[in-house]
Amino acid sequence: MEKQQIVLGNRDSGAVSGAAPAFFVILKQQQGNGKSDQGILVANRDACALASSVSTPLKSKIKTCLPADCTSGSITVTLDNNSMWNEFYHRSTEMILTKQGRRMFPYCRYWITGLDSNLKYILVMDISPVDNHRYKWNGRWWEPSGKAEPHVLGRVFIHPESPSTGQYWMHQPVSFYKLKLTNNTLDQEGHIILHSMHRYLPRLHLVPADKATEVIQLNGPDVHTFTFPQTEFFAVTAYQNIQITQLKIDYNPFAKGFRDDGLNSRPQRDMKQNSSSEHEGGSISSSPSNLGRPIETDGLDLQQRDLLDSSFSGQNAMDIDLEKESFNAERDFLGFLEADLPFSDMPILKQEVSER
DNA sequence: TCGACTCGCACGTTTGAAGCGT
DNA sequence: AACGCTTCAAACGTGCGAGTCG
Repeated sequence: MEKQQIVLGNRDSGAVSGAAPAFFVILKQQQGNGKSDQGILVANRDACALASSVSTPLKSKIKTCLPADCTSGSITVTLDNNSMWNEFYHRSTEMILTKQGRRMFPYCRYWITGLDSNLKYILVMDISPVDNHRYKWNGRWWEPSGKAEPHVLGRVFIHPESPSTGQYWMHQPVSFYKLKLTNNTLDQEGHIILHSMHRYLPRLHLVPADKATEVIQLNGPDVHTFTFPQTEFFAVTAYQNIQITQLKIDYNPFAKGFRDDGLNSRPQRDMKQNSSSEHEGGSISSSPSNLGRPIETDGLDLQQRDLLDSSFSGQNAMDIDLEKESFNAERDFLGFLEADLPFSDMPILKQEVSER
Protein backbone atom coordinates (compact mmCIF):
# COMPACT_ATOMS: atom_id res chain seq x y z
CA MET A 1 0.00 0.00 0.00
CA GLU A 2 1.56 3.25 -1.08
CA LYS A 3 -0.76 5.61 0.64
CA GLN A 4 -3.94 5.55 2.56
CA GLN A 5 -6.67 7.62 1.09
CA ILE A 6 -9.01 8.53 3.83
CA VAL A 7 -12.51 9.72 3.41
CA LEU A 8 -14.11 10.96 6.52
CA GLY A 9 -17.69 10.22 7.16
CA ASN A 10 -19.21 11.73 10.22
CA ARG A 11 -22.81 12.15 10.91
CA ASP A 12 -21.97 14.98 13.21
CA SER A 13 -19.15 17.43 13.03
CA GLY A 14 -16.02 15.42 12.45
CA ALA A 15 -14.65 16.10 15.85
CA VAL A 16 -16.07 15.25 19.16
CA SER A 17 -15.74 16.17 22.74
CA GLY A 18 -17.37 14.07 25.34
CA ALA A 19 -19.92 11.58 24.06
CA ALA A 20 -18.92 9.92 20.81
CA PRO A 21 -21.26 10.23 17.89
CA ALA A 22 -21.63 7.45 15.37
CA PHE A 23 -18.51 7.82 13.32
CA PHE A 24 -16.67 5.92 10.66
CA VAL A 25 -13.72 6.18 8.35
CA ILE A 26 -13.43 4.83 4.84
CA LEU A 27 -9.92 3.83 3.95
CA LYS A 28 -9.11 3.07 0.34
CA GLN A 29 -5.83 1.24 0.23
CA GLN A 30 -3.64 1.59 -2.81
CA GLN A 31 -1.80 -1.66 -3.00
CA GLY A 32 1.60 -1.47 -4.55
CA ASN A 33 2.61 -5.02 -3.84
CA GLY A 34 0.35 -6.87 -6.17
CA LYS A 35 -2.39 -7.23 -3.65
CA SER A 36 -5.77 -6.31 -4.91
CA ASP A 37 -7.15 -2.96 -3.96
CA GLN A 38 -9.30 -3.14 -0.93
CA GLY A 39 -11.61 -0.71 0.65
CA ILE A 40 -11.91 -0.86 4.38
CA LEU A 41 -14.42 0.87 6.50
CA VAL A 42 -13.40 1.45 10.06
CA ALA A 43 -16.08 2.30 12.54
CA ASN A 44 -14.42 4.07 15.37
CA ARG A 45 -17.24 4.66 17.77
CA ASP A 46 -15.03 4.85 20.77
CA ALA A 47 -12.23 6.77 19.18
CA CYS A 48 -12.65 9.56 21.64
CA ALA A 49 -12.79 7.23 24.58
CA LEU A 50 -10.19 8.40 26.98
CA ALA A 51 -7.43 6.01 27.80
CA SER A 52 -7.72 7.13 31.38
CA SER A 53 -7.09 3.69 32.72
CA VAL A 54 -3.44 4.12 31.89
CA SER A 55 -3.23 7.71 32.95
CA THR A 56 -0.66 8.24 35.63
CA PRO A 57 -0.01 11.25 37.80
CA LEU A 58 2.34 13.58 36.02
CA LYS A 59 4.79 14.04 38.82
CA SER A 60 4.88 10.54 40.20
CA LYS A 61 6.23 8.37 37.42
CA ILE A 62 8.10 5.78 39.40
CA LYS A 63 11.27 4.76 37.66
CA THR A 64 10.32 1.17 37.11
CA CYS A 65 10.34 -0.53 33.75
CA LEU A 66 6.78 -0.94 32.60
CA PRO A 67 6.01 -4.40 31.19
CA ALA A 68 6.56 -5.01 27.52
CA ASP A 69 3.77 -7.53 27.20
CA CYS A 70 0.06 -7.00 26.72
CA THR A 71 -2.32 -9.95 26.37
CA SER A 72 -5.81 -10.17 24.97
CA GLY A 73 -7.29 -13.64 24.85
CA SER A 74 -4.69 -15.95 23.40
CA ILE A 75 -2.84 -13.13 21.68
CA THR A 76 0.18 -11.53 23.27
CA VAL A 77 1.77 -8.37 21.93
CA THR A 78 5.25 -7.41 23.10
CA LEU A 79 6.53 -3.88 22.74
CA ASP A 80 9.83 -4.62 21.04
CA ASN A 81 11.65 -1.41 21.92
CA ASN A 82 10.23 -1.30 25.42
CA SER A 83 13.43 -0.15 27.07
CA MET A 84 13.69 2.91 24.88
CA TRP A 85 10.04 3.73 25.42
CA ASN A 86 10.57 3.49 29.16
CA GLU A 87 13.57 5.78 28.94
CA PHE A 88 11.43 8.40 27.25
CA TYR A 89 8.36 7.72 29.37
CA HIS A 90 10.16 8.47 32.61
CA ARG A 91 10.93 11.92 31.27
CA SER A 92 7.47 12.42 29.72
CA THR A 93 7.73 11.61 26.05
CA GLU A 94 7.11 14.38 23.54
CA MET A 95 6.28 13.92 19.86
CA ILE A 96 6.66 16.72 17.35
CA LEU A 97 3.69 17.69 15.19
CA THR A 98 4.28 19.41 11.88
CA LYS A 99 2.04 20.56 9.09
CA GLN A 100 3.48 18.07 6.60
CA GLY A 101 3.58 15.23 9.14
CA ARG A 102 6.31 14.01 11.43
CA ARG A 103 7.27 10.44 12.22
CA MET A 104 7.16 9.25 15.80
CA PHE A 105 10.39 8.58 17.63
CA PRO A 106 10.51 6.19 19.28
CA TYR A 107 8.04 4.51 17.01
CA CYS A 108 5.89 1.51 17.90
CA ARG A 109 7.33 -1.88 17.08
CA TYR A 110 5.71 -5.07 18.30
CA TRP A 111 6.23 -8.79 18.43
CA ILE A 112 2.96 -10.66 18.18
CA THR A 113 2.30 -14.24 19.29
CA GLY A 114 -0.78 -16.38 19.62
CA LEU A 115 -2.29 -15.63 16.22
CA ASP A 116 -3.85 -18.26 14.01
CA SER A 117 -1.05 -18.90 11.50
CA ASN A 118 -3.40 -19.35 8.57
CA LEU A 119 -5.86 -16.61 9.38
CA LYS A 120 -5.40 -13.15 7.87
CA TYR A 121 -5.30 -10.11 10.09
CA ILE A 122 -5.43 -6.36 9.63
CA LEU A 123 -3.29 -4.28 11.96
CA VAL A 124 -4.68 -0.87 12.78
CA MET A 125 -3.08 1.79 14.94
CA ASP A 126 -4.81 4.83 16.28
CA ILE A 127 -3.89 7.42 18.87
CA SER A 128 -6.39 8.40 21.49
CA PRO A 129 -6.36 11.26 23.98
CA VAL A 130 -5.50 10.22 27.50
CA ASP A 131 -7.67 12.81 29.20
CA ASN A 132 -9.67 15.97 28.65
CA HIS A 133 -6.91 18.39 29.54
CA ARG A 134 -4.73 20.73 27.62
CA TYR A 135 -1.25 20.86 29.13
CA LYS A 136 1.61 23.28 29.49
CA TRP A 137 5.25 22.73 30.36
CA ASN A 138 6.13 24.75 33.42
CA GLY A 139 9.85 24.25 33.01
CA ARG A 140 9.95 21.15 35.20
CA TRP A 141 6.91 19.04 34.41
CA TRP A 142 3.69 19.01 32.46
CA GLU A 143 0.66 20.44 34.19
CA PRO A 144 -2.96 20.76 33.09
CA SER A 145 -3.79 24.10 31.55
CA GLY A 146 -7.37 24.23 30.49
CA LYS A 147 -9.78 22.07 28.61
CA ALA A 148 -8.74 19.86 25.71
CA GLU A 149 -9.51 20.64 22.11
CA PRO A 150 -12.01 18.22 20.54
CA HIS A 151 -10.20 15.14 19.31
CA VAL A 152 -10.17 14.71 15.53
CA LEU A 153 -11.70 11.34 14.91
CA GLY A 154 -11.34 8.88 12.12
CA ARG A 155 -7.63 9.03 11.49
CA VAL A 156 -6.08 5.63 11.87
CA PHE A 157 -3.00 4.01 10.40
CA ILE A 158 -3.45 0.64 8.77
CA HIS A 159 -0.20 -1.30 8.58
CA PRO A 160 0.91 -1.32 4.93
CA GLU A 161 1.28 -5.11 4.93
CA SER A 162 -2.33 -5.61 5.96
CA PRO A 163 -3.98 -7.95 5.49
CA SER A 164 -1.44 -10.70 6.08
CA THR A 165 -1.51 -14.09 7.72
CA GLY A 166 -0.89 -14.65 11.37
CA GLN A 167 2.26 -16.50 10.43
CA TYR A 168 3.52 -13.43 8.60
CA TRP A 169 2.84 -11.09 11.50
CA MET A 170 4.45 -13.43 13.99
CA HIS A 171 7.71 -14.19 12.20
CA GLN A 172 9.06 -10.65 12.43
CA PRO A 173 8.53 -7.50 14.48
CA VAL A 174 5.75 -5.28 13.22
CA SER A 175 6.85 -1.67 12.85
CA PHE A 176 4.77 1.46 12.57
CA TYR A 177 7.68 3.76 11.78
CA LYS A 178 5.92 5.20 8.75
CA LEU A 179 3.10 6.57 10.84
CA LYS A 180 3.13 10.36 10.78
CA LEU A 181 1.61 12.90 13.12
CA THR A 182 0.30 16.28 12.09
CA ASN A 183 -1.46 19.23 13.66
CA ASN A 184 -2.98 20.20 10.32
CA THR A 185 -6.69 19.56 10.68
CA LEU A 186 -7.05 19.95 6.90
CA ASP A 187 -4.44 17.26 6.25
CA GLN A 188 -5.06 15.32 3.04
CA GLU A 189 -2.19 12.85 3.39
CA GLY A 190 -3.91 10.56 5.83
CA HIS A 191 -1.63 11.41 8.72
CA ILE A 192 -2.96 11.13 12.24
CA ILE A 193 -4.21 14.52 13.38
CA LEU A 194 -3.41 15.53 16.94
CA HIS A 195 -3.49 18.73 18.96
CA SER A 196 -0.36 20.28 20.33
CA MET A 197 0.06 20.37 24.11
CA HIS A 198 -2.27 17.41 24.51
CA ARG A 199 -1.58 13.96 25.92
CA TYR A 200 -2.07 10.84 23.82
CA LEU A 201 -1.69 7.07 23.88
CA PRO A 202 -1.17 4.88 20.78
CA ARG A 203 -3.40 1.82 20.48
CA LEU A 204 -2.87 -1.29 18.39
CA HIS A 205 -5.93 -3.05 17.03
CA LEU A 206 -5.75 -6.59 15.64
CA VAL A 207 -8.63 -7.31 13.30
CA PRO A 208 -9.27 -10.77 11.78
CA ALA A 209 -9.49 -10.05 8.07
CA ASP A 210 -12.23 -12.57 7.42
CA LYS A 211 -14.43 -10.80 9.95
CA ALA A 212 -13.63 -7.42 8.43
CA THR A 213 -16.10 -7.05 5.64
CA GLU A 214 -16.80 -3.46 4.84
CA VAL A 215 -17.00 -2.15 8.34
CA ILE A 216 -14.39 -2.60 10.99
CA GLN A 217 -15.59 -1.59 14.38
CA LEU A 218 -12.49 -1.02 16.47
CA ASN A 219 -14.33 -1.86 19.67
CA GLY A 220 -16.06 -4.84 18.09
CA PRO A 221 -16.02 -8.29 19.67
CA ASP A 222 -13.48 -9.78 17.26
CA VAL A 223 -11.02 -6.92 17.53
CA HIS A 224 -8.16 -7.21 20.00
CA THR A 225 -6.86 -3.89 21.28
CA PHE A 226 -3.47 -3.44 22.92
CA THR A 227 -2.10 -0.42 24.72
CA PHE A 228 1.20 0.23 26.45
CA PRO A 229 1.25 3.02 29.04
CA GLN A 230 4.92 3.70 28.36
CA THR A 231 4.07 4.79 24.81
CA GLU A 232 2.03 7.71 26.08
CA PHE A 233 3.30 11.08 24.88
CA PHE A 234 2.65 14.79 24.77
CA ALA A 235 2.13 16.23 21.31
CA VAL A 236 4.14 19.42 20.79
CA THR A 237 5.20 21.68 17.95
CA ALA A 238 8.55 22.34 19.61
CA TYR A 239 10.27 20.33 22.29
CA GLN A 240 9.64 21.57 25.79
CA ASN A 241 11.81 19.28 27.90
CA ILE A 242 15.52 19.46 27.15
CA GLN A 243 15.97 15.91 28.40
CA ILE A 244 13.60 14.63 25.75
CA THR A 245 15.46 16.58 23.08
CA GLN A 246 18.73 15.05 24.22
CA LEU A 247 17.30 11.53 24.24
CA LYS A 248 15.99 12.01 20.71
CA ILE A 249 19.34 13.31 19.53
CA ASP A 250 21.18 10.46 21.20
CA TYR A 251 18.90 7.70 19.97
CA ASN A 252 17.58 8.84 16.60
CA PRO A 253 20.02 8.17 13.74
CA PHE A 254 18.50 11.02 11.77
CA ALA A 255 19.49 13.45 14.50
CA LYS A 256 23.13 12.43 14.51
CA GLY A 257 24.10 15.85 13.30
CA PHE A 258 23.12 17.31 16.64
CA ARG A 259 25.16 14.98 18.81
CA ASP A 260 28.04 16.37 20.79
CA ASP A 261 30.53 14.62 18.53
CA GLY A 262 28.86 15.91 15.40
CA LEU A 263 29.97 18.96 13.50
CA ASN A 264 26.56 20.48 13.94
CA SER A 265 26.44 19.94 17.67
CA ARG A 266 25.63 23.02 19.63
CA PRO A 267 29.11 23.46 21.12
CA GLN A 268 30.59 23.15 17.65
CA ARG A 269 28.10 25.58 16.23
CA ASP A 270 28.71 27.97 19.05
CA MET A 271 32.44 27.75 18.42
CA LYS A 272 31.86 28.38 14.75
CA GLN A 273 29.65 31.31 15.57
CA ASN A 274 32.20 32.70 17.96
CA SER A 275 35.06 32.29 15.54
CA SER A 276 33.11 33.77 12.71
CA SER A 277 32.00 36.68 14.80
CA GLU A 278 35.59 37.20 15.80
CA HIS A 279 36.63 37.10 12.18
CA GLU A 280 33.96 39.59 11.44
CA GLY A 281 35.10 41.71 14.31
CA GLY A 282 31.91 41.05 16.22
CA SER A 283 31.64 40.86 19.95
CA ILE A 284 31.81 37.59 21.81
CA SER A 285 28.53 35.80 21.52
CA SER A 286 26.32 35.80 24.53
CA SER A 287 23.51 33.96 22.85
CA PRO A 288 21.16 31.86 24.93
CA SER A 289 22.54 28.78 23.27
CA ASN A 290 25.95 29.47 24.73
CA LEU A 291 24.58 30.17 28.11
CA GLY A 292 22.27 27.21 28.03
CA ARG A 293 24.66 24.58 26.81
CA PRO A 294 26.21 23.42 30.09
CA ILE A 295 22.80 23.00 31.63
CA GLU A 296 21.60 21.08 28.62
CA THR A 297 24.58 18.80 28.77
CA ASP A 298 23.75 18.08 32.38
CA GLY A 299 20.19 17.46 31.39
CA LEU A 300 21.06 13.88 30.57
CA ASP A 301 23.11 12.00 33.07
CA LEU A 302 26.76 12.30 32.17
CA GLN A 303 27.53 8.68 32.88
CA GLN A 304 24.72 7.62 30.64
CA ARG A 305 25.70 10.12 27.98
CA ASP A 306 29.20 8.71 27.87
CA LEU A 307 27.84 5.23 27.49
CA LEU A 308 25.44 6.37 24.84
CA ASP A 309 28.08 8.19 22.90
CA SER A 310 30.55 5.36 22.96
CA SER A 311 28.01 2.68 22.35
CA PHE A 312 25.85 4.22 19.67
CA SER A 313 28.02 6.63 17.81
CA GLY A 314 30.44 3.94 16.89
CA GLN A 315 27.89 1.27 16.44
CA ASN A 316 25.63 3.28 14.20
CA ALA A 317 28.40 3.85 11.72
CA MET A 318 28.34 0.16 10.99
CA ASP A 319 24.62 -0.06 10.65
CA ILE A 320 23.33 -1.95 7.71
CA ASP A 321 19.72 -1.68 8.60
CA LEU A 322 19.19 1.12 11.03
CA GLU A 323 15.57 0.35 11.50
CA LYS A 324 16.43 -3.03 12.92
CA GLU A 325 20.05 -3.28 13.87
CA SER A 326 20.49 0.08 15.49
CA PHE A 327 17.40 -0.17 17.60
CA ASN A 328 18.02 -3.74 18.55
CA ALA A 329 21.48 -2.74 19.64
CA GLU A 330 20.00 0.08 21.63
CA ARG A 331 17.56 -2.33 23.19
CA ASP A 332 20.42 -4.59 24.11
CA PHE A 333 22.31 -1.67 25.47
CA LEU A 334 19.39 -0.45 27.50
CA GLY A 335 18.84 -3.95 28.74
CA PHE A 336 22.39 -3.85 29.94
CA LEU A 337 21.76 -0.51 31.55
CA GLU A 338 18.75 -1.78 33.39
CA ALA A 339 20.53 -4.91 34.46
CA ASP A 340 23.55 -3.11 35.81
CA LEU A 341 22.01 0.20 36.70
CA PRO A 342 18.54 -0.28 38.06
CA PHE A 343 16.62 2.94 38.04
CA SER A 344 16.74 3.16 41.78
CA ASP A 345 20.53 3.07 41.61
CA MET A 346 20.92 5.34 38.67
CA PRO A 347 21.95 8.89 39.35
CA ILE A 348 18.91 11.05 39.62
CA LEU A 349 18.47 13.21 36.58
CA LYS A 350 18.22 16.83 37.32
CA GLN A 351 15.06 18.42 36.06
CA GLU A 352 16.60 21.58 34.78
CA VAL A 353 14.48 24.59 34.22
CA SER A 354 14.33 25.36 30.57
CA GLU A 355 16.26 28.39 29.42
CA ARG A 356 13.40 29.37 27.17
C1' DT B 1 5.05 40.70 26.51
C1' DC B 2 4.85 35.92 26.08
C1' DG B 3 4.00 31.39 24.59
C1' DA B 4 2.82 28.61 20.68
C1' DC B 5 3.69 27.96 16.13
C1' DT B 6 5.95 28.16 11.30
C1' DC B 7 9.57 27.99 8.19
C1' DG B 8 14.13 27.76 6.30
C1' DC B 9 18.50 25.91 7.28
C1' DA B 10 22.39 22.59 7.96
C1' DC B 11 23.45 18.03 8.68
C1' DG B 12 22.94 13.01 8.49
C1' DT B 13 20.52 8.90 6.58
C1' DT B 14 18.20 6.42 3.06
C1' DT B 15 17.35 5.02 -1.46
C1' DG B 16 17.79 4.08 -6.09
C1' DA B 17 19.92 4.90 -10.48
C1' DA B 18 24.21 4.82 -13.03
C1' DG B 19 28.65 3.09 -13.92
C1' DC B 20 32.01 -0.36 -13.72
C1' DG B 21 34.22 -4.91 -13.41
C1' DT B 22 33.83 -9.84 -13.45
C1' DA C 1 23.68 -10.70 -20.85
C1' DA C 2 23.60 -11.17 -15.96
C1' DC C 3 25.16 -10.27 -11.60
C1' DG C 4 27.40 -7.86 -7.80
C1' DC C 5 29.71 -3.99 -6.08
C1' DT C 6 30.67 0.98 -5.64
C1' DT C 7 29.63 5.75 -6.22
C1' DC C 8 26.79 9.62 -6.23
C1' DA C 9 22.95 12.64 -6.00
C1' DA C 10 18.25 13.42 -4.76
C1' DA C 11 14.87 12.75 -1.36
C1' DC C 12 13.84 12.44 3.17
C1' DG C 13 14.14 12.89 8.35
C1' DT C 14 16.12 15.44 12.08
C1' DG C 15 16.56 19.55 15.65
C1' DC C 16 17.68 24.43 15.76
C1' DG C 17 16.68 29.13 15.85
C1' DA C 18 14.79 33.31 14.01
C1' DG C 19 10.63 35.25 12.91
C1' DT C 20 5.51 35.50 13.15
C1' DC C 21 1.10 35.50 15.22
C1' DG C 22 -2.59 35.82 18.53
